[in-house]
Amino acid sequence: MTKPPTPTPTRSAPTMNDVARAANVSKMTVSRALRGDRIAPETKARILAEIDRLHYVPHAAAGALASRRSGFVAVIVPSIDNANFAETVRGLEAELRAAGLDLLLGTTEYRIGREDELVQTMMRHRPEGIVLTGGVHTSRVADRLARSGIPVVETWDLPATPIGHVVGFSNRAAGAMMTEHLAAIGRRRIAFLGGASPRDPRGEARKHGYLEALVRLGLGPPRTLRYGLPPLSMHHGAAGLARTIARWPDIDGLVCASDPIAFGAISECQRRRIAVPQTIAIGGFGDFEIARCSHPGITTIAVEAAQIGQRAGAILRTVIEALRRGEACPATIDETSMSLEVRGSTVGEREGKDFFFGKKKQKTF
Amino acid sequence: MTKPPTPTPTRSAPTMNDVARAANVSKMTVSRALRGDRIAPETKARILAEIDRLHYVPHAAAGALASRRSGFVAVIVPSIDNANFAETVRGLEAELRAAGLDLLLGTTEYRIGREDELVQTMMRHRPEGIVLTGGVHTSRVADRLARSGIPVVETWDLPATPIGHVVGFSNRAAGAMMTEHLAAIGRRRIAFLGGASPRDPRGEARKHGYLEALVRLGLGPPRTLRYGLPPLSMHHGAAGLARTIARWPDIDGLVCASDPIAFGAISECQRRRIAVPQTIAIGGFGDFEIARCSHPGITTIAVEAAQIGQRAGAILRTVIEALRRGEACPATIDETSMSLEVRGSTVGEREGKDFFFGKKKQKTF
DNA sequence: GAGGGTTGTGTTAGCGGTAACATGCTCCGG
DNA sequence: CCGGAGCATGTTACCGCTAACACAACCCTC
Repeated sequence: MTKPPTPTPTRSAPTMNDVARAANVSKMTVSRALRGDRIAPETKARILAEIDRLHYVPHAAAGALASRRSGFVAVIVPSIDNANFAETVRGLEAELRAAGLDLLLGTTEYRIGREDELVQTMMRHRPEGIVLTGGVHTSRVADRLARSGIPVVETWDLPATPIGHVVGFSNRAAGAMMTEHLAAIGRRRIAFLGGASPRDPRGEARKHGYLEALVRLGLGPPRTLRYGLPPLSMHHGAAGLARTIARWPDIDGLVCASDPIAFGAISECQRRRIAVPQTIAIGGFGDFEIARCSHPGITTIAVEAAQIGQRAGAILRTVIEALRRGEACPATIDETSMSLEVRGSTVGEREGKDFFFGKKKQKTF
Repeated sequence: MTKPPTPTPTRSAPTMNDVARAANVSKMTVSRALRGDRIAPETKARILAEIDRLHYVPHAAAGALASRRSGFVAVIVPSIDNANFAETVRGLEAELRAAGLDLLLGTTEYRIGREDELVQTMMRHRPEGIVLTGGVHTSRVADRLARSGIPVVETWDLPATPIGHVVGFSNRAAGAMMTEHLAAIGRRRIAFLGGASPRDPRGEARKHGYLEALVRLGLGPPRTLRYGLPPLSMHHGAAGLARTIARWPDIDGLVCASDPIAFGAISECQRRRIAVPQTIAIGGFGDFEIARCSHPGITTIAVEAAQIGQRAGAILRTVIEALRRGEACPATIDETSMSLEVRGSTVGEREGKDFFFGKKKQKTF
C-alpha cells in the first residue's frame, strides 16, 4: 500500500490554498479578497464565508516574507511600569493598530547596552519603523539604524542631533520651569532630587535645567547629590529627602525629577513633621495621577504623554506609506507642549482643600 | 543591452545566501552556524566573521515560515499601566527572552471583546504560546484557542474551568482575607470599594470574597455600591469613599479592590479630617509601591506579580519544547502565594512611624 | 579491510503568502 | 463590428529560510 498523500491529517491550520479550493477560486483571489483589492462582490462574499467556515487565519510571516512588509513597528521604552511611558505606548498602539501595524515592545529597564541588544533582536523582524525613547543612544545603535534605512522616531526629548524624526520636548526647560516657579514663590535655597545617573538622560537633563536656572536667578551653589539608580521612585524620594536635608538642613524648595520621587519626599516630610509647602515647597514632573490625588496635590510639569505616542504613530504611518510608494520624507521635529500645574505642594492654602500638616484648623465636616 | 542581473543595487539587507557566498559555504551551513548545530569550529568562525562584516541580520519571518516556529509568545493584559501587570510582564519577558522567544504584547484596556480581537490579530503571527490575564473569556476566545492547539496559560486567578495551564491565586480568598483582618481588629461595619464591573472579573472576585466573609463573620448586610469603570484608580477611591460615606456614614472599615483605590480613599479621608485608621481602617490589594511609601502605609495583600510572569514563562518554555519534540504536556495548576501586609492604614501606632491624622502626639524628632 | 557509525557539508523541496504580468471577458465609441 | 480600455481572475516566480535526506570522508571495531 502506498502512503496517502496527506501523511498525518493532524488538522493543521488551513492555508489560503484550502480556502481557495473551497471557494473555487485561485489563491490570489483569496489574497485580494482579504486585502481589499478590486474583486467581484459575490466572489468576495463566497470567499469570506469559506474563511469563516474554515476558521482560516492568515499567516503573517508568510505575508511579510512575500510582500517585504512586516507590519511591525518596534518601540523601545526604559520601562513599562511608568505611567508616562505606558500612556505613550497606549497612544502609539491606538494609532498604529488603526493602520494595521503591530507593536513590538521592548524595555531597557534603564540599562545601557540593553537598547543595543533590543534593536538587534528586533531587527530580525524587519520592523517598518522604530520608536525610541530619548535622544541618547550608543553609536552602534545609531549605526544599525542608519544602515537599515528604517524610519526612526525619537521621543520624550529634543535631541541635539536627531537620528530621524522627533516628538518630544525639552527636559531641560522642564527642570528650569519648575525651578523658576519655586523662585517665583520666594524660595531661595532650592535643591534637586534625581537625575543623578547617566542611565536616565532625561532626568539628567531636568537637573541641568535646574542648574542653569539657579545660575540665571543668582540662587547660589547647586544642592544636588548622587543617589539611587533608575528607575528612581517613591522610596528614593523619601530616602533622598532625608539625605538632602542632612546635608543642607536649611532648604526651602525641592525640585524632583519625577512625581513619584516628589511624593516620596513629601511623605518623608510628613513623617518628620516638616510642613509642605510652608517649610519646603516641593515640585515634581510628569503629572502622574498621584500628583493630582495625593494630599497635598503635587505641583508638577504636565506633558502630553499619550499625544507623544499618538503623534509618533501618525508620523510613522505617513512615512511608512510614503516609503511603500517609494517616496522619501523629510525629518520632522514635533515639539510637544508642557505646562506647569500648580498644586498644594508648592502653594498651600487653596480654598476648601488647604492642608497644613501637623498644625491645625480642625475644620469640622 | 541586456539588463544587469541585479536590476537595482539598492543595497537591500544581505541575506543568508550572501553570507554563504562570502564564506564559501552553502546556505545551510550558515543556518547551522547560527543555530548551534554541529559544525566545524573554523568554518563557524569564518561564517560569523562574514556575518559581522556584512552586518547580516537573520530574517525572522522567513525562518518562522520555514521552521513553523514563530518564536513568539502572545501576552494579553488588561492594562500596561498597572504596576502589578507590568511586573508580571517583566518576569515573563525575562524568562522568555532567555529562551529566545519574543513577546507579543496586547492590552484590552479592560474592554470586553477587545481580548477576542487581540487573540485573532495575534493568531496571525502563530504564537507558540499565549498568556492570558484572568480566567474569564468569551466563548469565541476559548474556541479559537482550543482549535489552534496553542498552549495557554491563564494568570492572576484560579479559573473554575481552566483553558490550559494556570498560574495564579484566588482573588476571592484575597478579598476575604482583608475583610477578616478588619474584623479581627474589631471593625464591624465594613464596606467594599471597587469590583463593581464585570469588566474587571478579578476585582469582582475580591468583592465576592468580601461578601462571603461578611456572612461567615455575621457582620450584617454588605456595604457596596456601583461606581466607576475600570481601570479604577486613585480618584475613584476618593470619590468612591465620599459616596460610600454619604450612604453609610457609620462605617469603620473599608476594603478596597486595589491599593491605588485605597490610597485615593485615604487621601479623601485626610481631606475630610477623618482619622485613618482610628475612625476608618482601610485595606487595599496588590502591595503597590504606594502602599509602602505613603503615609500612613497601606495594609494590603501582597501577591508575587513578577513570579507569576516568571513561572508562566517557565511553563511555556517547557511545554513549547515538549511540543516541538512532539510530546504532550499535562495541564499545570500553579497556585502562587499571597500574604497580608499589615500597615498603618488599619493598625496605627507602630513604633517610630505612627501617624494620627489631625490629632496629636506631636512627637518631637 | 569490510561493515557500521559519526561527522561535516551540500542538495532539494518546500513553508504560505504576494508582485507582476498574463488572460479572457465585457463594454464602449466611431 | 473592430480596437482598445477596464475589469475580474489566473499563472508564474519568487520572498529568505529550514527540514529532511544525501553523501563523502573519516573513525572505529573486530
